[in-house]
Amino acid sequence: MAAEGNTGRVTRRRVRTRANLLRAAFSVFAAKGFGHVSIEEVCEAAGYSRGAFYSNFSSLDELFFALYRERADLIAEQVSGALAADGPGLDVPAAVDRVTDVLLLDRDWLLVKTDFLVHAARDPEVARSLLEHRARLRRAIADRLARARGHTALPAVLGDTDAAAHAVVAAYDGVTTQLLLDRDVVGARSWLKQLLTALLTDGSGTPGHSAN
Amino acid sequence: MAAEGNTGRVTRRRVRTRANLLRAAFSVFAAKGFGHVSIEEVCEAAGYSRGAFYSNFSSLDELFFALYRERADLIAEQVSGALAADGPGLDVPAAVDRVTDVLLLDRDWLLVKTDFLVHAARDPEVARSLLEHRARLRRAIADRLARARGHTALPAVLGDTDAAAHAVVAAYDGVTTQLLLDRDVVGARSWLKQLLTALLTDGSGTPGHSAN
DNA sequence: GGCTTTCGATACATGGATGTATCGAATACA
DNA sequence: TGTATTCGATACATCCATGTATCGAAAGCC
Repeated sequence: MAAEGNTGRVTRRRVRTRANLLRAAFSVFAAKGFGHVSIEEVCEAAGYSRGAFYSNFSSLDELFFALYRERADLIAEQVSGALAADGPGLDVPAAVDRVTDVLLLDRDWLLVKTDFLVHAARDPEVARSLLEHRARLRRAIADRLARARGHTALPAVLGDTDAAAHAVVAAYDGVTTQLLLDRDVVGARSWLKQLLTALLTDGSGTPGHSAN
Repeated sequence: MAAEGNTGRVTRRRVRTRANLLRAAFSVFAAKGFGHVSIEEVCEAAGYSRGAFYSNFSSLDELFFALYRERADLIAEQVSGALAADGPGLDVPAAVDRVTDVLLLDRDWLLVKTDFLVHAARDPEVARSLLEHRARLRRAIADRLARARGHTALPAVLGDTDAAAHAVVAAYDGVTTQLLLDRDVVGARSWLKQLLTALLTDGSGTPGHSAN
């Protein structure tokens, strides 16, 4: 039998192999895409045999889910950190800078994340879980924006802070899509900054952007 | 041998089967996702044997690409139509309405499109082709916006019309992502309209949006 | 350090998908 | 309508991935 249920002894070795499998799987998934990856490939990349895999997971799906969850939580923490970095009065442009840097850091993560999206889009159960995750993120953003309202000139051509948070996420997703294709990280960063600034302040965004 | 090369007789039957295969493949891909689909599944769905497949395509990838191209071109036409619908003076909100309706019409298409994105993200060749397609779309939008500038109050907290077109696409991509998860088409439509309006006019967007 | 439990490697059985080669039937062209 | 050609169905060989069952070795516990 494979995953969770068991309360018996938890070996040190076990957690190491599990971590190794997850790490290796991340690379393989990023490179070839979930759905084009066999269990054996993951095992080979991690330096284990299939026995190790089946001892830790019961299917590729399960591993994929665990993998996503782990990394997503990690990113979420970083974003929260970036949002909380300055005092109660939010400096919008600065926060935008910090968050943007975190979010577009790792192309491999974007690939895996998108794979997961595609997966979730076809499985309501998974979709539900992903939606909750996104909702939590949006709430964090909305809270931050709400606390800043009045302090900074928050204009919002949009309605409330909730809608603004929604817009932030949409902008992020949109920029991600483009970045996946053109691989221009610095372009994507500046472009996302510009977009967010345009959405979250009324006045003047930074000027240029060209290219692809 | 399979695809293109040949200049000999082009049978009527051939184009029919090819079309049938493509149509069936679309459903199967939408339902299970490229990468979780076997050639045989496609054939079965279309009511052909594998012989027919190999006579028309040389690989699943090739079929997938053909499929995407066909549908994407079709959508592009519709969008162009929606953009061109009123006279030289562009009525932004009306155009936004029409385009929005076209773009978020078919969930299956969004699924396949996203699959293709994920595929392109890992294959520079395919990415190139997709980028060109997107660039053409953006150009069409930018042109339309440019012709309207001055006519309507086009504000653009963003820079030029190019940047605005970029923003439109990003908004579309972002909303698509959310729609894939929550399956709320009417919500997505109104939300996209609101976003685009916010981006393309300075003043007042429509109010509400809540939910997930 | 002995003893027990857990982990992971090896071997096996099986199913499914791929690609090719062959052949009959449908279709174009005269 | 007859004939040459193309199309697509069938059959075959092969490969690869999966999942399970078994067993030796590495931890944990005393």
